[in-house]
Amino acid sequence: MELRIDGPQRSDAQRNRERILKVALVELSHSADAPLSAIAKKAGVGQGTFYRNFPNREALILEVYGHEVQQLTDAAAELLRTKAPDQALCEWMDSLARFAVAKVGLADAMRQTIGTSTASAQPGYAPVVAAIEALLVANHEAGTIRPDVTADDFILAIAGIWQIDVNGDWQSQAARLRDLVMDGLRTGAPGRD
Amino acid sequence: MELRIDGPQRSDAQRNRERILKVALVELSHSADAPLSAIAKKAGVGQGTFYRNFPNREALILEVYGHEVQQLTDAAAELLRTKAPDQALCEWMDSLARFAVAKVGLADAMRQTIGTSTASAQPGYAPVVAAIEALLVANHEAGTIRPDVTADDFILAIAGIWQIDVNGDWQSQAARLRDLVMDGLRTGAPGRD
DNA sequence: CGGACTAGCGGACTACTGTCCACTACTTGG
DNA sequence: CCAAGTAGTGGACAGTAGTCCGCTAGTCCG
Repeated sequence: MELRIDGPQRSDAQRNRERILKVALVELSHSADAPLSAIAKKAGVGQGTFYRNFPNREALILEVYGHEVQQLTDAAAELLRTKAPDQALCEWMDSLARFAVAKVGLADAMRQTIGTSTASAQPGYAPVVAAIEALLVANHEAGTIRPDVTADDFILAIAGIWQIDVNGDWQSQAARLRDLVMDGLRTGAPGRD
Repeated sequence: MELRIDGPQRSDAQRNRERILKVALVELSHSADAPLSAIAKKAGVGQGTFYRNFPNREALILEVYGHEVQQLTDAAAELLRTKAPDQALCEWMDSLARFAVAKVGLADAMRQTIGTSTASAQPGYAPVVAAIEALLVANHEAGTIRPDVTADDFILAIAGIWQIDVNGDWQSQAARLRDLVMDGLRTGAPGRD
């Protein structure tokens, strides 16, 4: 039986899903690589129920951090309202880096997610892409970055963010990556002609 | 018992290691996610022996492709001899992209390896870092790229290479990433003053 | 209310990774 | 050549991801 895509769920199913998410947040905060089976057990559901809701660890993590992701995408909109487009893009990359470092286990999930053709299918990932696209469009209109950059290009260019080690001076590493990418993006921008 | 680091191995140990590598090459070519236990079995060694030689899948893959990695690092030296430094760097990134796409499973291994603090400890990875450093040094001397870029920065900047999907038009994706990174690297180069 | 329909459940099961340790057999000194 | 010591073996074992399917119990229609 397939999970219903969006139609009304049975009441118990809805409860189960939420219970899993609640338990997962606690368990994953406690230890990023908590066994999924343990989460299922603590949530009081069987393996089958668990995996029908979250086909793999990445899917779970993306949903668990869904709220924080929301804040991140909101931040993009806010930055666009209050700052120059290129400044907004630059600062958003900083937020993203902080996010990547702060949410233990999320970076691994992102590494898995990016580049798979099913990436955009991941709920919780699509909003991020949308935020990136908004940032890029604003910059294109302002002529602050090269015209041919797509969201995919950008995601690939900042893939390194998900590789940064929390130990070590991640701040400067992230800043250097950000500067490099920004300079690359700015090269060939029509606004500079 | 620890595996001897470099001293003379017992003759049978040497044979085992080579047999594993030979079998692994065949099996991994056949299917990139062949079970390690199956490789051990086909090589006629126990799990213990297998894992003492290759602590995890990534280590095995890195060694299996060791020969090809050698060619890649050789190519860097050759390019440096025959081309302008920035041209060499650019073309080497192309080689790297082709490499990433061609060797199924290698990209996954690299994603795992990069960013771990033990990265340079991986035999078979260190030569790549050395090659990158050589390319960067040549460019620094020629003043063709910004002076502050380290090998780590570069590796982070091209992390996207290991995310590129073999399906889809990886060629143009790689080219766009390469151009973006190259432009980023060139920005602020002293030679441009 | 009650029965039929089926979405959804849950846990047994398979497959794989990686660890551990009692044993085997290569080596070396006498 | 033999014996002692130990490098190295190998497979049993433990733990986890993910699948499968018979059963349970919400839901809905009469």
